[in-house]
Amino acid sequence: MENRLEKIKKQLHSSSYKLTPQREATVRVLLEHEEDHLSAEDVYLLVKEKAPEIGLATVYRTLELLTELKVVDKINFGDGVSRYDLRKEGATHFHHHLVCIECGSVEEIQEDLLEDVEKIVEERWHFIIKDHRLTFHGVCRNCQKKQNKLVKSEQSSVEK
Amino acid sequence: MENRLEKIKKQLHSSSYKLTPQREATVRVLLEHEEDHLSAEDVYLLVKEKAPEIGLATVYRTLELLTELKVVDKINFGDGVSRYDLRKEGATHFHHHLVCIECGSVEEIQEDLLEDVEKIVEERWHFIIKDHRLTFHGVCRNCQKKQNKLVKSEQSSVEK
DNA sequence: AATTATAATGATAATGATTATTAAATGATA
DNA sequence: TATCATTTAATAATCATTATCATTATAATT
Repeated sequence: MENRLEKIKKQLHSSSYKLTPQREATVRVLLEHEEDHLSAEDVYLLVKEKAPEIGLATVYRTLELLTELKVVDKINFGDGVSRYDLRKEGATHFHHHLVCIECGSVEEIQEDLLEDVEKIVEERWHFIIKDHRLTFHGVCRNCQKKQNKLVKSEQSSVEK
Repeated sequence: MENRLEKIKKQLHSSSYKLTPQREATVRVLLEHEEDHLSAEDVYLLVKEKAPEIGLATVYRTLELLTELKVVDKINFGDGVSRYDLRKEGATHFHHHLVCIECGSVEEIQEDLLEDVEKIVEERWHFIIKDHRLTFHGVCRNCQKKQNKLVKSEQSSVEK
């Protein structure tokens, strides 16, 4: 944790930015919520718990800065808010997402899975890939279970 | 063209919606700009050329309706606007995009390419995939050429 | 054809996320 | 310490999108 913070600090310095207290607080929140997909507002509220004096605009600026430095990735699931995800250590590529259309939950896939596809795209479309975004929309495991139960109870009520 | 309009009309009817003149004008614009990735505003301006009385809200409503019916796909390239793409005839899946980080151009990939990946995801993550979004960010063919030229001219100016 | 119910529209206000502005605070540097 | 650049907080401004609501078009029914 501290380790990763240090690395981010160095990244900032190497682009002549400082790790101010506000920026540090923001990064800490991101580190503590790696699995979540926080919006700027979410981050703001969480940072405020520890550093109540911080302003919303600062959070936006910090997230923008971190995006620029590729410390975080900015994603959009189509719900009108941008969300910010820390890049995993050493990850060269953005991870993928499974968004459930029933309950809205978001799961992450760290595996690349796209190596072959990217090779094809680069060759056939003569496009040099620097990054990608892959999101699957569908039904998560939990909601599948729920639906099964529902179907069964409907059947039994028809049987009456 | 008329053919596809007819099909869309039927799709609307089968969900008990009508193809009003405003909706028809909007669909026509989408059909005439299949390769582009129009924002709601873009569509609005283009529709206005033919049907000047149309309101912006109607365009938004129509695009929302068409999205619901899966006639169009709503996409977001992270520039703060939603864009709307007609689904190709018979396409069950959304097509992919190549977004150039230099010039902003957007190219389309109609091929699926994800069959294998989806199989893996469904099996390993127990997730039922209904749709996906795949965007590659990188450098398009044109911009690669430009960069090559730039590098060469820089070399020659160094040589002086 | 007239009447009523419903759906759709246009104009515009409201909302909500994000960005810009500006004055004050901080920090580094000479 | 004085000076200069960077960063910040507060808040105003912007911009895309959605909600509201009065009006109009369409369809169904008499």
